[in-house]
Amino acid sequence: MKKYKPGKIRERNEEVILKAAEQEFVLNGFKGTSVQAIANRAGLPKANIHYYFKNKNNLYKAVLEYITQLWNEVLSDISADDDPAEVLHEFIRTKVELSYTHPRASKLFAMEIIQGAPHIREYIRMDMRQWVRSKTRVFDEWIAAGKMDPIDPVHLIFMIWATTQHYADFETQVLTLMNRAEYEREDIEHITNMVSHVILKGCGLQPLQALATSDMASSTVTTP
Amino acid sequence: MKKYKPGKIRERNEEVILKAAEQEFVLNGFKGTSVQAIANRAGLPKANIHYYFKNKNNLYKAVLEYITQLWNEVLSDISADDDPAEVLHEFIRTKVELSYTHPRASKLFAMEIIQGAPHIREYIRMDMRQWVRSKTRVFDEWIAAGKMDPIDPVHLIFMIWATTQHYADFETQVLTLMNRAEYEREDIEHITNMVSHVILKGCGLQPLQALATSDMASSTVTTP
DNA sequence: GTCTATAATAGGATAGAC
DNA sequence: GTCTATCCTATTATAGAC
Repeated sequence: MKKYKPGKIRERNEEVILKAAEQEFVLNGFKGTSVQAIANRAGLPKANIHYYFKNKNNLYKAVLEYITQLWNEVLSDISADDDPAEVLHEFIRTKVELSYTHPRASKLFAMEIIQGAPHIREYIRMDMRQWVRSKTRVFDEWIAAGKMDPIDPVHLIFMIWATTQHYADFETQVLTLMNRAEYEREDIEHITNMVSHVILKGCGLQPLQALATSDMASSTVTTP
Repeated sequence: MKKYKPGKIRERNEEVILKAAEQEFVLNGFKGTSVQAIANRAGLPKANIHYYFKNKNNLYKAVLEYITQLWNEVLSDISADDDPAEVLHEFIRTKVELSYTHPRASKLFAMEIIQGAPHIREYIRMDMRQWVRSKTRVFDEWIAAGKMDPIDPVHLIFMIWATTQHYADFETQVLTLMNRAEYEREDIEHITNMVSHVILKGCGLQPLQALATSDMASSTVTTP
């Protein structure tokens, strides 16, 4: 996509700008974000942003492109021979992990879709739909073979996306309700196990994790 | 909250403005929305918006207040004597219905939280937390009585919120992937049944709906 | 490659005529 | 109660000095 040879300085600055832009776009949306605010956060003069990315629209698209690359790597190749329980668990584990490691990417993507996906319509219509179709085809074979309950595969994918991304997108709400400052490693494992257990069992599969009462008990909300 | 006697004109205009504001705020976020854009959509001159709501911040808060009232009515009173399966099903049914009838309210609320909930921090910390605590207390009793699996009640609530609101917030993505223009009544029932089935069964409860294969089969994604 | 200065426009808010 | 005209600030983007 880039036509010029990226030098060392350019490479480093572009990365700094992209990171700053991602944060500002999450905080204030595309329209609500000023190039000045991005420049301040990046520690560069405003004109440099325009020098590297031409205009705000280009910069936003660059950030989104970076994010969609992340999403594309999830559950890349599965087949009907694989074990449904293991695949679904791995799907859930990866998505919870992404919510933990890249919360801002998830948030920005969510905002873009909430606002009607004006910049990534085509990505959804082509790449994403292709991804969904390739997975549902496998799910359908599992159902036909009686390996799992006849849960509509498309909605099953929606359910897993929704549940796992919730911990990134609604981070503020989740943490506030749990009276916590931030997620920790053990929270992520707890969430993975809980979500995996409910969904696998809900699909008529054998859950991979036993429910440890200490792990699952409602000690999550502490009285202030 | 209002100090003046609301006349007929005022009442009608305020409603028109609130509706227009909700749409614009969803499309462009708080910062990205101009009072001019709201005025245009409402079919009123810009100065009238300021006349009725003083400033943009007040207007935004009024929209959010209207939305939180909707949310407060969900699952208002339950007790340990109630049947877990029925309560959870009703919870899911109501939330899916709200996603269908008030998608913009859900979207705006989601955006506010994604951006760090700067305007509704206190609402979450007080009202919402109180609501969650009153529900988890009942769930805990069910678990203690062996009526359902020991699923962490707080995360169970998150899971139901996430799954049901997804159909409002990510409407664009869901519809695009399903190659549909908009939801229909039967979609809503299909979604309710599917989500309810997986979650109830996943919690060790008897699902209320039998899985109709015709209902659950993967005919959702049509080839273009 | 970097930054200051500036043009051109759009924004929130208000005064004051009707 | 309604709306036009206007003030002032912030915004995107660029020109041009370094």
